Amino acid sequence: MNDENEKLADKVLSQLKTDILNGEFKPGEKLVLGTLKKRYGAGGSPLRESLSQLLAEGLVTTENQRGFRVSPVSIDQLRDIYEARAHLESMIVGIAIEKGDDIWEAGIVAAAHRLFKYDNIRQLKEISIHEWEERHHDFHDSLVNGCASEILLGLRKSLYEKAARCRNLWLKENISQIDAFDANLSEHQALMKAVLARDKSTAQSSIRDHILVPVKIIEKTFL
Amino acid sequence: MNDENEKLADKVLSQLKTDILNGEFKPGEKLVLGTLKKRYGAGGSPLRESLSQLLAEGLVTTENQRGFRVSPVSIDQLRDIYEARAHLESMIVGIAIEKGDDIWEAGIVAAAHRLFKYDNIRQLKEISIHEWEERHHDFHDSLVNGCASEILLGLRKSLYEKAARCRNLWLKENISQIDAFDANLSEHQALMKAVLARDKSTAQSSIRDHILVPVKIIEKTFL
DNA sequence: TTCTCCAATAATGTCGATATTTATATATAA
DNA sequence: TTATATATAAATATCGACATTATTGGAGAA
Repeated sequence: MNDENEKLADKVLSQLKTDILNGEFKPGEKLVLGTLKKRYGAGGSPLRESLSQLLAEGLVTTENQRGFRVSPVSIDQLRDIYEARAHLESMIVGIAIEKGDDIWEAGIVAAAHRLFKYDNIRQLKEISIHEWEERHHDFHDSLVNGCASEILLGLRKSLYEKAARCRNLWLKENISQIDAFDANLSEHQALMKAVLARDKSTAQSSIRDHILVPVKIIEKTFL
Repeated sequence: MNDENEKLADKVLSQLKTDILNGEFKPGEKLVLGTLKKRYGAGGSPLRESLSQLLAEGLVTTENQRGFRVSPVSIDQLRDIYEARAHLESMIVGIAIEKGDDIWEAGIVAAAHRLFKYDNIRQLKEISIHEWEERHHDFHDSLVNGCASEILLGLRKSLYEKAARCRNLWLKENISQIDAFDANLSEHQALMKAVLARDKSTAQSSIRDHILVPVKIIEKTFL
């Protein structure tokens, strides 16, 4: 049917999802089927399928026969999402610290090296935010990978995505993100040290604080 | 369109879901669209929607253009699901113990009363397993409700459903469930006591053991 | 046997029919 | 006149039938 081995519905899903995650569609916005058809060049069925999946993931809502809307996010829900993420992530790191093996440790060291290298270069020249984010993301992945649970990592991912959407919505060009950067460098180093030393309680509280930074910024700015 | 104010796809979804959860469709079984059409009296579109949602929930899988199958569950995945559930649930109980208020406590006492009453009656006459399960379920709900996080409760529910499917698959008429019952009565009492006393570590290890009971039984039976 | 090709089966996607909601206009009462 | 209710029209969501495309299984040839 298709050059690449992928359903049309899958392509639509990923596009639609990134569009929602990046805030192209605002929370509460109505997703009119006709409009989406044109935008993604797809018929009703694939669209409906994609929307159903997003529905199950909690990124869109639907009522009766009134079609789909992007899930709204109140400040309370934002707090809930981030709090839940902080709890879950520190729990998973705790499990990783108990179960993690040599290979897990090696992964952390490697990811940290890539991240810190980039952090240092940053101070010299202007660099790609995108590249940094990817390395940052990989670093945090490396910490939790030791938990050896597909299920928990799946839950974590879904919360991460929800949190990312909130962050994009509230922090778009709003905050001087550089400030957050500098704090992060030392935070990340401390975090890695605690994890490798298998110091669970330090690592967990460090994770928790780290994740909740955006919430504090957002609350300071908008309340 | 419809007497009740509900989409056809929603009805199909809930039926299909309970059928999968109850093991009407075995893991790995192919879900042929034509068959499902007849079974649920629905066309392709609503079915496809329902399947997409179940896909996002992880209850079915799909490959390329080969349609849908019920997600298979290996013994390893069963262990993963139950372990994750044990971790998550005891974490949530921990949060509830920290945050829970008077109303939360009252809810626990009430649910416990309903459960224990039924447990006592059980020893006299034969009673409805279904009724007991509902009260049991409500009791555990009451414990976690104090966490005050829709997000965490949502994650918990999705894990509960997955675990329920596993239990139904492996324990169907297999084990003398009565044995499990008797142990449960004292377990539940101890659990309630610890939670109300805000004894976090006792409550958490108690929860953990309680959740992992089926895993132990299953492992003893099948390994 | 092993490979190729063809037919049967089934999944995916497009389209149009139907039903429901939302918007607009009109009428009626205060 | 203003506000509320009703009727009508437009928009749009939902669904099922059909067409298209991919996969599977098997028959026949090398």
